[in-house]
Amino acid sequence: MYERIRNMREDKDITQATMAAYLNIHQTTYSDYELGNLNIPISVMIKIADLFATSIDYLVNRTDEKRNYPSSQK
Amino acid sequence: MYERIRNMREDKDITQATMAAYLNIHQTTYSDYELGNLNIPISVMIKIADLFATSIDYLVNRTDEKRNYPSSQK
DNA sequence: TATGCGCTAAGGGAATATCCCTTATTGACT
DNA sequence: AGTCAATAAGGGATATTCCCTTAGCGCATA
Repeated sequence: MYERIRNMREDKDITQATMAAYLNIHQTTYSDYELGNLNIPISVMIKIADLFATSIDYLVNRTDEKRNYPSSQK
Repeated sequence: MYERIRNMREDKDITQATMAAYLNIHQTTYSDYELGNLNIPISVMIKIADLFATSIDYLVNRTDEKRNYPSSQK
């Protein structure tokens, strides 16, 4: 389901367990996120986008542009 | 909480009830979304971003760039 | 001032989804 | 065959969601 998240994670050789630790959740929960079994909360999407330095829009296939937007000022 | 969604909605003179109808949810649910009482699911974020022709990243304050990304090819 | 109308928010509860725990499964390496 | 690492499935207590009803508020117009 979330192919792009999975691909970017694997490209960086990060395991689901490591991702889960970074997100403060269980590995199985993270697995369910990638598989699309559970909705990914916005707060988690933001952390994932930050980690991979890309946009949420890219992660959810709204754009094919991989680069991040300029980050907001605040 | 979701100031930008609220502002863009009001700028276009759209009521919460109209938004809710567009999203196939109840007005009170939509209100809770704007207020931050409920997590906005990704599927809803996508529809809102589509409607306002902006990015999810802008809606969640990850960027100040209001313009949308080029839409994906699929 | 009171009555009505349009819009948004609060309270409450049944239904649903979430998150974690434990356990499978799969693949690779010795 | 056995072990280890990584990911996925099953199941269940708990937390969240979503809607319904209703309240509040501002602004008309009588």
